[in-house]
Amino acid sequence: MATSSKPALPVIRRLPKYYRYLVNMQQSGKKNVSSSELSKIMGTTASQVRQDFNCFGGFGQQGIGYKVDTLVTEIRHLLFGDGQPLPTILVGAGRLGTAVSQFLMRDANGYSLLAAFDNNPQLVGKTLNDIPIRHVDELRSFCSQHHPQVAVLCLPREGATQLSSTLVELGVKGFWNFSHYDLSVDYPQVMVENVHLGDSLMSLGYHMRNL
Amino acid sequence: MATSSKPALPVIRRLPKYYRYLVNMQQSGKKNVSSSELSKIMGTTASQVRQDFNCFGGFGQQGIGYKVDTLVTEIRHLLFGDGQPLPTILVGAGRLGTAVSQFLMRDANGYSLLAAFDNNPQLVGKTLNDIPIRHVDELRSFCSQHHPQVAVLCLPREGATQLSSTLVELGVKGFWNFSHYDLSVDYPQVMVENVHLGDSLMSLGYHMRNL
DNA sequence: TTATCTTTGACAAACATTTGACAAATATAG
DNA sequence: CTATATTTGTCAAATGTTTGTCAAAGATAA
Repeated sequence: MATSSKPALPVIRRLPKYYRYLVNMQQSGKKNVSSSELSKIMGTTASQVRQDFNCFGGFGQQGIGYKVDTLVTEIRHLLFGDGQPLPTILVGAGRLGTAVSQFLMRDANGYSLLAAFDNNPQLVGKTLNDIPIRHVDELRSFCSQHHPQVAVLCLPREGATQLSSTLVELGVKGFWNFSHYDLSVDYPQVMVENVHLGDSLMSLGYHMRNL
Repeated sequence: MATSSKPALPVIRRLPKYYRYLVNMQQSGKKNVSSSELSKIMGTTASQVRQDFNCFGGFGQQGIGYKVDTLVTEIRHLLFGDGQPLPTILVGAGRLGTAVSQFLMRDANGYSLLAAFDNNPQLVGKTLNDIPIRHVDELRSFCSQHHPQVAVLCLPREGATQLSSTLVELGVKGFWNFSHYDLSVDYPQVMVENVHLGDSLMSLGYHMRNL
């Protein structure tokens, strides 16, 4: 019955994984799921599943388990809010940017890609899955007009630091950063998610060589 | 003085980040660094830095700090072993595969990309930064001959499960998996690093909407 | 040399997370 | 209707991680 203390970070990091599995279940027509069943798929304990769901108010039923639909709805609401997609821009339309934009448009929920920017004249004018690639010089005027809330950074390290300050000034509230460095912004209300492919790869290397 | 109990997972996950910053310092000519200095850059406490380094045997000097060179060498050895790069193949040479292969070759240490595979006839025969793209049918014979240890999976979810079993049989010991599902292999000596861009993006969304 | 400053390594205390246990609630079978 | 099976929500115990503290070691300055 809705214990409602704000959830710990580890819980939040598990939400997307719950969500993925629950959507699968929903698609395959499964109606109910018990904590122990979910725990087996997730590779954790039933206790943890119950405790996690309780952070958001327990929507389970004793004797039955959890309704898959309810869980999906609740977690989706936590992750994507009211369903209004966050207006997003991509900066850097090279190979990585291209792949990421495709991912954003085809596989991700909750974001709408408005435009892409690059400083390479060869790319400017082309399109990326129907999104036009503009020159970075247009960034200021575009943002003033369209107020994107999220910026995806797929550009070399050098440009990124300065650019991020500019974007914060222009109202960007979240960064998905693929540049090879730790972006950190001093403004408290701005969120940064640094994606370090290299770190992930190094971890793999460590584990392969030390086990 | 080498306390040597095997390091906890959180410590290992921090190693790549230490490594990045330390290599930067090395390149800019910095010789020594104290735990408090590092902690500021890393966004943690000096205590944690000291404790982390002590997991591998403390190579610091009281009154001075740590030698940057020593740290880089030690951590590099932990992450990359003796420096022998791990022979690696890429399966799936679409946009994501292209971007990842570029990353592997340009920005990552410790891996050497031997070949790429795809089942799209339009891609087979082309090259990816000098690496030829072969048809997946050639996978078995190629692996029998070249014994890759790591497979990077950049293909749709459907193919990945079955493929991974095949690859394990063929001697692959580590997977860097970009398919949108959790690859888990039942063989205990095989490591899997699942990269979920979606999870990272969902976390960003959660934090943006709940703060 | 001596006093002072910096900094590590070690340990314990504080804090966070995960797990196990069980009462209460619902369903199911007899 | 009663007894038995499940299964949640909650709490406390167990485990894991981070932080603060301090003696000892080396550096630096007088």
